[in-house]
Amino acid sequence: MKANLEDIAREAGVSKMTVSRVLRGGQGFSNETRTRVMQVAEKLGYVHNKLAAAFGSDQASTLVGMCVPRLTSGLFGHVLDGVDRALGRLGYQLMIGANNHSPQEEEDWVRQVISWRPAGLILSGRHHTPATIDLLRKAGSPVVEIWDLTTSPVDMSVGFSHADCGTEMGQYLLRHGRRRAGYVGALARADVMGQARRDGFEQAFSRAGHPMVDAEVLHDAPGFYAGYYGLETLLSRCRTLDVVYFHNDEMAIGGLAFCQSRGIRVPEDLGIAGWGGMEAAAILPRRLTTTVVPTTAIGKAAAEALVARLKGEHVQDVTVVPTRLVPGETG
Amino acid sequence: MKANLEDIAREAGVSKMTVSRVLRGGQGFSNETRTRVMQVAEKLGYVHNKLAAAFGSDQASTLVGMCVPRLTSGLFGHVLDGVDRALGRLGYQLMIGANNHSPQEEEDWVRQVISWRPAGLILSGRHHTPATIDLLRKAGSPVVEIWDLTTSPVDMSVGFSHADCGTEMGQYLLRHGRRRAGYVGALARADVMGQARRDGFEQAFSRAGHPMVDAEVLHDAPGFYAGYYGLETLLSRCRTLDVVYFHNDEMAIGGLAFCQSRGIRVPEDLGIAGWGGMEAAAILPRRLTTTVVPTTAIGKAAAEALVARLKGEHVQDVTVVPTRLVPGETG
DNA sequence: TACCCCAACGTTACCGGTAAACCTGACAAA
DNA sequence: TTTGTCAGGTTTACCGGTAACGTTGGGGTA
Repeated sequence: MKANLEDIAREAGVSKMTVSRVLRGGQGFSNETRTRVMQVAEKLGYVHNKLAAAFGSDQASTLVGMCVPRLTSGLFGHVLDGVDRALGRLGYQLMIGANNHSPQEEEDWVRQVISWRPAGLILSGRHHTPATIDLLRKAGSPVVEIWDLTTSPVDMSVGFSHADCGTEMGQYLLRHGRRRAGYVGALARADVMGQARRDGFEQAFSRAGHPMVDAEVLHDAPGFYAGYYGLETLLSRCRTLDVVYFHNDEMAIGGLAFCQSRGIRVPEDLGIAGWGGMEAAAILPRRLTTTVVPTTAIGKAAAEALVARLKGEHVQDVTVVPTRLVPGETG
Repeated sequence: MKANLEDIAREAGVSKMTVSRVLRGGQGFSNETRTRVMQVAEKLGYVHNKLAAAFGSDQASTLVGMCVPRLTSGLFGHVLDGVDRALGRLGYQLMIGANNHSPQEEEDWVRQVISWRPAGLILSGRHHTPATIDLLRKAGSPVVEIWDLTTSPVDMSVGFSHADCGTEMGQYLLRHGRRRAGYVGALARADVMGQARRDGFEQAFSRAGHPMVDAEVLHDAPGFYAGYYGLETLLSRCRTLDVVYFHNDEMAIGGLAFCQSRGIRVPEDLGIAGWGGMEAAAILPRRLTTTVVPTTAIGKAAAEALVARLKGEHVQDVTVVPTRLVPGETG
């Protein structure tokens, strides 16, 4: 049914090896031979078998594994897109997985993916189980950790510092006269990166002599609803806040919606700040004060670092992709 | 460096085949042998080689390919999530790609993925190039077409009818007194499914004797900005519309934002209807009238259909996953 | 006692590519 | 004429699993 190199070789009157060389665009055959082989391959509907190729020689795998925290995250959709575009152009295939912010699930995923002997791996975050790190080192293939920058990566790292995002936003809001800050987040234990932003934010206020007043962290997906009800809860406990920092833009927009429904004026009565740079945040009633993350650029940079390493080029271990605080009309 | 079955076999004093059987949890060995083999495997840090396994026997591949229109789409993020959860639990790996609404790009992707001899494929939409269909048939592996229902699938189909979505929304708006309808879309040529919704919508109004007045289709990503400016353009051409149907919720929210900025009252002056069921749409200032698509359920159903087929169970060719028109406060 | 059967293994062939080494004839230079 | 070189091939071995089948020894049964 399915043709293989040998079928083509027989039909074209050459050896298997010659067919292999022709189809991979190598050298060592005449033009005449090439056209004949190509025609036969076309005629028989030959489809290259990467399984056999990758298995037979350990150089040829074009598989790249990538693990993100959640596939439903709008931000990671863009990162995936950046990676896919950069890799796809070069003939690599992307194998994906989600770890739901759990290092243990990440380890399970890595174990699965390693068994396909991928050319490289892209992981999100810098917290991995010891077993994961052991697997990665033994596998020997290049690894890029993205999103959360680390100065001592397993191999390579592309991203930014979440703590700095929080600090920068805290300092910005302090400069604009905010003194009584609150925080609304979600998935406290799970999302270490959101926690890092919160820590950076708190630190900025503490150092300025205005420690953060209160925080509300829901055990829920960090979406619009969580932002809406999180702010409701927070304000019911503490009416004197003058600014609230949200885990991300979706939640901040939920918070904005809550303010609107209760007649709380933004930014006069309450400042609102998000994080992430959702497209929606830029056009909604009031432009949201937030930190824009260059998601696609991170994906692209990660893919390019991986490919460069695969080609044996020198790659710097740590690539910083800067975020940008965008002052809006809400804080 | 890396241990293989033979290394384990030597160390444990058994044959390669026995090790293989033990590690796959089969039969034909004593308990004593099993513990010994397991210990040695653990000690040597053995990692199963799926490449070799899938290559050696054509039964064993646990690779599933999935192609979506755009990785940045919020809706498809949820579909991916549904697929990944259902497949991951069963030990399958997901290989993804994006076709940017282009059958040609889809064909290129299928060609790449087929060369990995995947256990199955999940494609989005029902429009494929003849070469794609040919490849799929030759490959012989199960194929699920999702999102856009077809009555004559290549193999299996899971989804709903986009035309019906449009028709249903048209009829709903007609029942609520709307007579002069407009449409704002994006990526006209590329997105055949959006076009189907528009066609269904137009037909509903035509049949009722109130043909659609005007439409604006931007050659841009179907996001907030496109909705905002698309509505601006449409209304500048035609001030007497009493309802506008948008390509999707993101665009509808952009349209809402435009109305708010110009003091156009919704729904009194103008009705707004979207499609898709973004979480944001449900909580924003006014709850958006839209069609909610059960994204995760579609992903789950597709994965389950695929797995059932792989297990040789009988699977119905076409699975309808119903959408739900949600009346909001905007139309 | 002879025979069969079965658990618990071992042997062999094979999947479809690729790397590496080898071959061959034509032509040029010594 | 001999030798070297090179284009244009061919041959062989091998990757690491798995399927299919062969083997062996001990116990039950006729």
